[in-house]
Amino acid sequence: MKDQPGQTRIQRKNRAAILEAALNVFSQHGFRGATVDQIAREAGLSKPNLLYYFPTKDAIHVSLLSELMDTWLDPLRALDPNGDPTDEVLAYVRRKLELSRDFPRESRLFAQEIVQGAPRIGEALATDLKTLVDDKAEVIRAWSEAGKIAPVDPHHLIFSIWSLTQHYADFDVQVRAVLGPERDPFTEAEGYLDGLFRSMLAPAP
Amino acid sequence: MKDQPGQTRIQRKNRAAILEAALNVFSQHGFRGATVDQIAREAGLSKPNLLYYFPTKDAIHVSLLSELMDTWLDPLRALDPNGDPTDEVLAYVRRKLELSRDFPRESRLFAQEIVQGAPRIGEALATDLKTLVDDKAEVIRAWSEAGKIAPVDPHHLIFSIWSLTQHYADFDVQVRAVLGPERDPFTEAEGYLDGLFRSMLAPAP
DNA sequence: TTTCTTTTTGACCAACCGGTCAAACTCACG
DNA sequence: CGTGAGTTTGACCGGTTGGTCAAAAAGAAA
Repeated sequence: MKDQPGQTRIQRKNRAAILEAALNVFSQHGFRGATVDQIAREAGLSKPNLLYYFPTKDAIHVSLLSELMDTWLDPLRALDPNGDPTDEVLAYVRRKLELSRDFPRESRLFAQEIVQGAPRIGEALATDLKTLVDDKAEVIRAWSEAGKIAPVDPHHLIFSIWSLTQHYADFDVQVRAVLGPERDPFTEAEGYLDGLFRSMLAPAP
Repeated sequence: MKDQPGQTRIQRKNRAAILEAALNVFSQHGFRGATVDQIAREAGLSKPNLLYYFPTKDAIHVSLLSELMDTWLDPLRALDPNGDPTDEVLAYVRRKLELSRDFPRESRLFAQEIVQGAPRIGEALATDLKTLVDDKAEVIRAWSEAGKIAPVDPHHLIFSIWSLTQHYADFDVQVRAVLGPERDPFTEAEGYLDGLFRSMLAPAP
């Protein structure tokens, strides 16, 4: 009954606890701002015990980021070239907004890495990410060309989807401070973003 | 010929050099990630010499942030209730994008502070910022009501302007990695964002 | 139980950090 | 020039940090 080869029950449990704790601390204080001791305490372990599972603080961070990259791009991968153009884009926006709502710590972790110049995942941006985006941009370009959606730059369209959805996770404090305690940012954002992209993508009559 | 009272020529020069260096380091590594030594070296001073001008590392950071807040909100303050609605909003977008292009370090400094929960300027968000935004949101709401622009939530409209323009500064590495070295993000963004907001704000016929 | 492996920990270390301080140096100005 | 205020620095300090290590404790298998 060994799920992962070479992984004991205790190893699985502790590794998961460490990554969960590290996500909390890293996303709130950044890499340098986080201390191994803090992560260990939050994971219910002693510092040397944590270093038994991950060789360095860096290794934890890299492990989090690489695991994150995949799930973060899943919604874009799901964009179906054979679906209805407007529906596909709007569904992508919705899925991306849900990701921001349900995984804000992951979003902030990613944001901090990029803002600081992507020192740890810069390579993946110019290869894996660019490949995927170029691929989907071509799909969108074809939709534009066929008159199914308004003519827009596909790359900037994707940027604007990232920007608008992640904003509600990354700048959560600011958004809530401005809206006040009575309003729910994510619920409102869903309707607003739907309207925004719908009007921009509406093909010329 | 004393510009600032109680400030010698050397004081002015060194204070400016320190703030300039601190902006570089803080925006790239965050508060905790920056070291006083690093800022001092980049400013061409020794560490104790730097501490002669600013009592603590924290004081430098606060000085930067408070100076930034003002200039950062100037474009929104300039939104004229008596101007043409569409022109005013589009001009705001353009000014905000220029700010991102010309002061990307400032944008990233601000972004890091917010992402980390705004521990140093959180108070100002719920007071000064909210007041200004609520004020301008009311102007926009009136424009919508009068049928001069399409009906949109004014607060989220402002959020989307912040989000879309700052994205090109804060996520510069990612944007350039995806677009490739031949394309210029900011030039393209100007046209794209103009089209985006124009189509969203176009009043129903 | 015994034996072997996996897990946990207290003590420790070298490097680094923000900040202090007294002494030395530099500069403007009479 | 002299003199006093403004400026710079090397040496230093207490606390923190990422990481090591040997040895103890806990599990697993027989």
